[in-house]
Amino acid sequence: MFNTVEIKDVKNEIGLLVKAIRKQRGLSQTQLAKSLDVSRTTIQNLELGKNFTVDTILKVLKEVDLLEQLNGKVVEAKDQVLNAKSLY
Amino acid sequence: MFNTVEIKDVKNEIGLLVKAIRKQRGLSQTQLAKSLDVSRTTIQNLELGKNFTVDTILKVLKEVDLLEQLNGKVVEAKDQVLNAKSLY
DNA sequence: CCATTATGACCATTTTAATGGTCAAATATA
DNA sequence: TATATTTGACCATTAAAATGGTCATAATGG
Repeated sequence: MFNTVEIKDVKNEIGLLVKAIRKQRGLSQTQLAKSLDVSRTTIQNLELGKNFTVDTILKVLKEVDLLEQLNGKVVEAKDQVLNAKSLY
Repeated sequence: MFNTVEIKDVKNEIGLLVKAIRKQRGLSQTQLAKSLDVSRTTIQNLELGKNFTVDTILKVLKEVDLLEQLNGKVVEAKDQVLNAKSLY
């Protein structure tokens, strides 16, 4: 009934997203890892849904020009919370 | 000219967002940490823009019922990439 | 104002992500 | 098909995140 998304699921989806982006750009894990200055193991674990640091995913997003967009979403969400407070 | 957002900046904004959400809910760092089963130091570092793991931020998002929403965005982005590929 | 609570800043220790390497299987390519 | 490349799965080591604690200062409430 309830579609309960678990943390594990989200990590898996993030991994699939990164893999899709990488494939779209015709890069191997090794090539992506090199351009991000991380090890291939780090990319591999990220893509396979293991735990990883925010630095790693943000490096990926910066590489594919999605960092500004994410930042915008975060700031937007933050402002929404701060504005909601002032309504009471 | 170019508003170059750096990784450090995004981590800072994520920290401010978490802090804003926590304040909105009237929780102390200690209370939030306890309900997420992490240490206060972890929450503190997250809010202050240090590096942290995806597990930590996802725990926060799950706690405030934003996990499904994020998952939707990720899946959406992934599908967009996968669909774009088939257009060529 | 005083007392209480919350937070930032450390620190030592433990846990775990990141690294760099190998290897076998899968996949792409010639 | 044979060959080269890629990827998943390990593993030992290193780097760093998480933990649990203290302390001083800031913020909050009575």
